[in-house]
Amino acid sequence: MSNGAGAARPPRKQQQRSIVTQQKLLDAAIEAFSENGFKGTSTRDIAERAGVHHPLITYHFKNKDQLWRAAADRVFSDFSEAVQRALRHTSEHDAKARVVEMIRAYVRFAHEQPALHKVLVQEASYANPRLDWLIEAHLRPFFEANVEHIRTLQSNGIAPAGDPALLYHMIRISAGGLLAISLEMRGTSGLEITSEESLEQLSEMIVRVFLPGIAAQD
Amino acid sequence: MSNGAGAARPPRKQQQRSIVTQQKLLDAAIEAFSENGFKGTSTRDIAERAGVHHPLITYHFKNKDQLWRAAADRVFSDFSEAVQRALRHTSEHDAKARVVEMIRAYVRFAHEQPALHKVLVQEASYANPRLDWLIEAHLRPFFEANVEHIRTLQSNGIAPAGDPALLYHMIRISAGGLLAISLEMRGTSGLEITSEESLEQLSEMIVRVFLPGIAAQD
DNA sequence: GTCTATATTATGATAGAC
DNA sequence: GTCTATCATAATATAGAC
Repeated sequence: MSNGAGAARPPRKQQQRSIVTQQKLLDAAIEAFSENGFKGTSTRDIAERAGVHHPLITYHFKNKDQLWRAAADRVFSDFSEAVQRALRHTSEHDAKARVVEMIRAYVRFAHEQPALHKVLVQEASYANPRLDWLIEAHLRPFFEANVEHIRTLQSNGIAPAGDPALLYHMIRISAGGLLAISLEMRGTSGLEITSEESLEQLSEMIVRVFLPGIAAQD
Repeated sequence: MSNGAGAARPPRKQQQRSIVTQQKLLDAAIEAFSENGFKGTSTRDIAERAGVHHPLITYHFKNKDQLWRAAADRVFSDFSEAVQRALRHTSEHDAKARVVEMIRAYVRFAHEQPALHKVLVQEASYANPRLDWLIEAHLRPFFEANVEHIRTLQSNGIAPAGDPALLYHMIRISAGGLLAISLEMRGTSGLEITSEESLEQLSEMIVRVFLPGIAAQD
């Protein structure tokens, strides 16, 4: 409205720096929490990884718990974005294409951001409020958006029979869970899943194993 | 040799109590480490769960690290025993029966002792000496004892083609990894894997998916 | 074999100067 | 928005009485 002459020059520099600090803290938090879990991570460790002084965590995120939630939110929103990008060119009703693209996107993202599954698995080890929050805010919505497609593939004979929820979790853990323990996998068997080819190989193996009827049609 | 009359009566009572204390500490350690990982677990927490005074941990296990190794050893030796019991009646060269029984034993054990996979997944989140030790002491030997059977099943057309190591890890994580996140699975999808039937259903699903050629022969 | 007491360091969070 | 200084608590580990 009656907003004087020119413009109210905001303290842009400082706002900018604040955002940068928050991003650095979030990146560091994702890394630290995914390695050592909520209880095993100290806010000092996070601050050191981010290269900022630790009282800044309180300033920007109030406390450790809020920082954890903000970190989880960022991982899941990045994931959600990656999935939407991958599904952009598939039809809403083409269950086959959607599930295949979903698997490829999941494998790719699990490689780029293994924190997604590491954090999940750390918090799922015992009942706690963070797990409840993860389920409500991110995991259940994602499950409900996808289980119907699996059900469709089962009735088409593309996916094997059985509880669709079980199949969903098996697919998910074969993709994300595997890449979350890639260090163990490499040490135990020498298997390395890092190159484009090996990621594609994993996606193909998952499709071949969990959607055996896919080659038969179309 | 010249060992006086009768027998040297040992202080049996105290030795016995020592063993009980160690067992209580090991049980508590397995539970705590599987929930919160190595860094996230305090020795005080373990002592409280065991109902003993915390300096006893130093007395019996020297330090937190040795206690962790002792706890991991116990979980893996229990597992090894369960597997041997399950394979007792299968022939050394019957790869099909061995892999099927192995899957069923793995699923059953992962339900009874989810710490096996929880501990693994907690330590595999980043490179650390405990992970190296786990791989050398338990994971690689187990892998090498089993991958050959998978290779055999692949050449028989029972298991799908592809890197046998990849198949091994996929099977293992579909069994153990799934039960390690059973809380998340239940919250997300309502799927409950606790009854005998549901465990058997999971085993069957794994066999059906990863060994599709099993129904064709024999 | 078990206990109390304690040394030392790390942690989450805050107060207040700049 | 950032820093130093600090508080209260919890951690690993040990010393030494019983």
